Amino acid sequence: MNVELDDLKAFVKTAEMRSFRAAAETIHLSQPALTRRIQKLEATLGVPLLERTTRRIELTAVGRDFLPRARRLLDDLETSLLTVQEIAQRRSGQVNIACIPTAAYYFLPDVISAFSEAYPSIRVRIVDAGANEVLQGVLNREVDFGITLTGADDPDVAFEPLVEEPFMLACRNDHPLAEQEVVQWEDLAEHRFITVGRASGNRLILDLGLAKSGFRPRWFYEVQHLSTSLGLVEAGLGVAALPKMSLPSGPHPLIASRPLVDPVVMRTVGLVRRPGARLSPASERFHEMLLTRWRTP
Amino acid sequence: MNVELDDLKAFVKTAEMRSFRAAAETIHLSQPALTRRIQKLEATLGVPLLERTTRRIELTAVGRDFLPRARRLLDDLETSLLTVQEIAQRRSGQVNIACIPTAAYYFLPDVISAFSEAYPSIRVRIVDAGANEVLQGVLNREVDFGITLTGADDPDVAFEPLVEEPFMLACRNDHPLAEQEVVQWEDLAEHRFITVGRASGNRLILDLGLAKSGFRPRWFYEVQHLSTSLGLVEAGLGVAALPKMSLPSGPHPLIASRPLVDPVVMRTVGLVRRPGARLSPASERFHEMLLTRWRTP
DNA sequence: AATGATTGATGTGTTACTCGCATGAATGTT
DNA sequence: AACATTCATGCGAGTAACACATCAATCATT
Repeated sequence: MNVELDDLKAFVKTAEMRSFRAAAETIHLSQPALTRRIQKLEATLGVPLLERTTRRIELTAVGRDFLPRARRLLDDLETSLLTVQEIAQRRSGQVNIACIPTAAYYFLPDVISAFSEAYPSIRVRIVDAGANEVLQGVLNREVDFGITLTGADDPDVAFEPLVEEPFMLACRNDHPLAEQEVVQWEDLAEHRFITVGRASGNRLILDLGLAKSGFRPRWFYEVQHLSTSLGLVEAGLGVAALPKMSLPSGPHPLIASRPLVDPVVMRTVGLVRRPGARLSPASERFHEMLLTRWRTP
Repeated sequence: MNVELDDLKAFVKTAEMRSFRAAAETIHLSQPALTRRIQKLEATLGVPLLERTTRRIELTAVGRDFLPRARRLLDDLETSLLTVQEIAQRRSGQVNIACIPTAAYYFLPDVISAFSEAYPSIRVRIVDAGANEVLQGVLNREVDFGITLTGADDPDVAFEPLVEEPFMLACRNDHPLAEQEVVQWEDLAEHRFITVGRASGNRLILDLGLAKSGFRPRWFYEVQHLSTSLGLVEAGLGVAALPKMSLPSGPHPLIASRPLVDPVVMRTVGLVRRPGARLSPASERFHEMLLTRWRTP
């Protein structure tokens, strides 16, 4: 049934204006072209919709039935198209990313500053989540891309490394281990160790890294987030192994950082996105800026 | 916004089948032609709807939003087109006319018989109504055309006369007036006269016809329909002036008919239709058959 | 890792369709 | 009867949509 939207528009406008000539003018068509459109619609339907002479136009019974339906169809289409374009525009005016907390404050501030300076009207929405949640968010297209750990990846996403860093010891300045320049993992055996839960990507990496050495630290405290670990260390409740980027970078009144060796456990943080994902230009640009600023050479 | 229905169909089918090639085959298009349609839709909306590689097709976020809307639009259009065609087909399979009662049984039986023999599947629907209702029915397109009186016409309808006939006296066989071969209107003055209401077309014609003679019958009974008049005459309650076609055509055990003169009041019954009205072929044919069978030479 | 089958995208030429212009016939109005 | 205006038709021009040929990309298989 080869009906076209322009046919419906011609019919609706003609029925409303009661004039082929006037309707044609309104929709920027010549009168013969409009007449042909109406004739084509009537031929396709197999029934006249309008009764007309050179001086008078009226709807047929079928035309009267069809007119509100045609109007509704055209209205619904216009609404749909406008809605879709609004969604698209809203999406293209916003960057959505998911990020593990330890990386958010390390990677993003500089790049966000530069990005917002270049694109003042583009908003950046950061979903702060664990490594697995970041991955799910990307897979489910809830966000454009993510910043997460190597271990938490998936065959259906592409990983682009940004930074590789070691886990280090975090303890209070007045802790006995703070007197050593370098701490070995086995040195921790005699101290209360604060760890993160099994669901954490960091925990997975640590477990895998330590498996080779035969040493298994005895966890005394288990928390959900690394940032809570740091809080407990500061409170003097124990020591923790934390990624370097989550530690204070300079001298700290309470917290000391020491290299953890034998083994040195490394983690890689990078960008994950779905291959072939068509990001908005803004998201593509932000993604590029992150790579440019942070990519490991 | 130059979106076309074929664009929507291409998009919906491709999203459902997850294959350009397969979708193209289904809607009888080549794969490049379908690809171009999808590209045109995406260009018009200014946003991609599908992410695709040569081996994998998925909806974008905007595409996922748009797909149910596009489906609904196409479904609504198809429903509308089928409904319109069904109405048109039903109308073209049926003749609808309105007819004053006195004429229905006089004009229609023969023509209906001939018509139904020629067109066995076409149904004929007769709306039995007063002269004014017949006219309204035609003007409001509730019926295709009507059979009514001259007096009940309108500048917007065309009248084609079928039969011109006189009003005659109807009385019981044993009534004194039955003894006269011809009755004059003034003879009715001494007898109870049964008339029809002022809303009746017949009443209007009678009033106008008698106005010239100066004689005004004194109504003793007033009824709504002529057929009721005949019933009261038969019951011996009085006499009535009725159109010839509504009287028994041969000898009747109870009812006598006599010419009414001085004046002779005539009425014309004919077809009314809207000029330029596009009737279905069946209605046109029936209309023609009525004219052929009954038209006054 | 190499190879092959398959698919979406692009270039190109052809065809069909839509358009505007010119004009005719019909229709109300004066 | 004459005139102005409108809908319908004939016709030529231009454009859009199509299929075909082909390329590049992508997975699956070996």
